[in-house]
Amino acid sequence: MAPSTRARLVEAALRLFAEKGYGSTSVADILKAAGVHSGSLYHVFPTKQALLLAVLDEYLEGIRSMLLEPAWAGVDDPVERIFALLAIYRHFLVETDFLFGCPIGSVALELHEPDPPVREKLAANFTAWKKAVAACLADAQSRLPEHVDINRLASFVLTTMEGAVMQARTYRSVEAFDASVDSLRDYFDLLLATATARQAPGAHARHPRRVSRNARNIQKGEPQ
Amino acid sequence: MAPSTRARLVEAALRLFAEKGYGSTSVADILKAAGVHSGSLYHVFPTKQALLLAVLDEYLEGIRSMLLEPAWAGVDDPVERIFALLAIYRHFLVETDFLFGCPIGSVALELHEPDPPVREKLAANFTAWKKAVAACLADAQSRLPEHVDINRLASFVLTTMEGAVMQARTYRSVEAFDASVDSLRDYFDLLLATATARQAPGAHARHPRRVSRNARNIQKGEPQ
DNA sequence: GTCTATACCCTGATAGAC
DNA sequence: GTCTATCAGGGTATAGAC
Repeated sequence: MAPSTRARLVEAALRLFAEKGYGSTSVADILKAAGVHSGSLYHVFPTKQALLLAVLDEYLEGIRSMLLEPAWAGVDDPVERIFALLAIYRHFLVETDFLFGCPIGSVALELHEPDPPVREKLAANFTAWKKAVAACLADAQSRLPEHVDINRLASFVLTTMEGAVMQARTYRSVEAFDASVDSLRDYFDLLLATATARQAPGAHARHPRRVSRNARNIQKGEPQ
Repeated sequence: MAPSTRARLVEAALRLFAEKGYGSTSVADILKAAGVHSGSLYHVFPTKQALLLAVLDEYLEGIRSMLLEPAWAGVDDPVERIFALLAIYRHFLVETDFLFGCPIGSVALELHEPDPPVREKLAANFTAWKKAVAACLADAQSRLPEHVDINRLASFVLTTMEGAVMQARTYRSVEAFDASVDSLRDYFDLLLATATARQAPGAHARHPRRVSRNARNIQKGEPQ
């Protein structure tokens, strides 16, 4: 079955908004990419912003099938799943020569008026992302120190991803991205070691030589 | 001496770009805010982008006097200086009802074409910011574990700031900002404790109950 | 160097035939 | 539902008198 006009528009807009941002993408760009004419677009969506809202819904709906499942294929350890998720963004950046980062983040920083409907959908996307990370942390809770607040840490993981993507795009280089993710990994190593020390109080919690560098390896493979 | 036309334009553009972003600020907006007429602007700057470049130079030039010195007034400890710097951004966000975040970051995510001159100046601003943080880390080096890479960690601090600002602006709330900065603080606490454990190998490196919550307090005060 | 007036283009959005 | 043609408005940038 051929995709509907609406589906073609959302798909094209999704790609263009991610690549060029919302403001820098003109309706004409979308029409051309979707092979649709102006009248048809405005038959389906009353305004350009309504199309953005549909795109943000599409992102939210596809977070599992388009993002999490590809990232987590073959990765079972919950902590490694977090770094596999970050590795997907690295893959996107490298693959697109730093054109494509996080579409939600790009649009988020374009918002300058309150603009409640758009902001709410952006927030919903961030929240769903963090919830997925928080679920991983919950799975690993027994290996983490008691004081760790899972939601707070999930926020920090999202912060790391968005900040790392921003630097990668600005420098057109993965160096700062890797530096950030490596630092987050170091933090996780310390947390895991701290919890181990607590469980086995006889052992000193020296800084562990980390062994799991697989976030770096995963990104070489295709995200399906 | 009255400010020159050029200075008034740069000042107005600096504020407007920070508040509304580059693309969403029209030349007409700048002219009105600066009390300058079109002909005068284009007598000084050939294009709007040239004005942006001047604004980015102004930021880079003012990083010490406008950002670091206010943030660090009365703060001598190098680690606390890092958190005082983050607290300034929190202050900006709260003070402007989440309108104003990091002007460099906002413009950075607006870039979608390679656009080398702008990108280079954004990168220079990021690099200068990280260099200031790295200098703090160098001052604290004796208290940090040997394995810590100062530049990598400085990148991570910038990542944390930018990601935290993005979330704060999206949610229009400091909650996720605070969660990220608190997590970074936790990481620093662990690093400092790890280094202490190394220096005094008899002591267990338990997770320390952190005492320094002053990043939260500093932001209440005026940044001068 | 500063002003007014305006050129020229691209934007989002619409009208109305088919 | 889809097409062509087009509108009204705001965008950057310019021309040219003073």
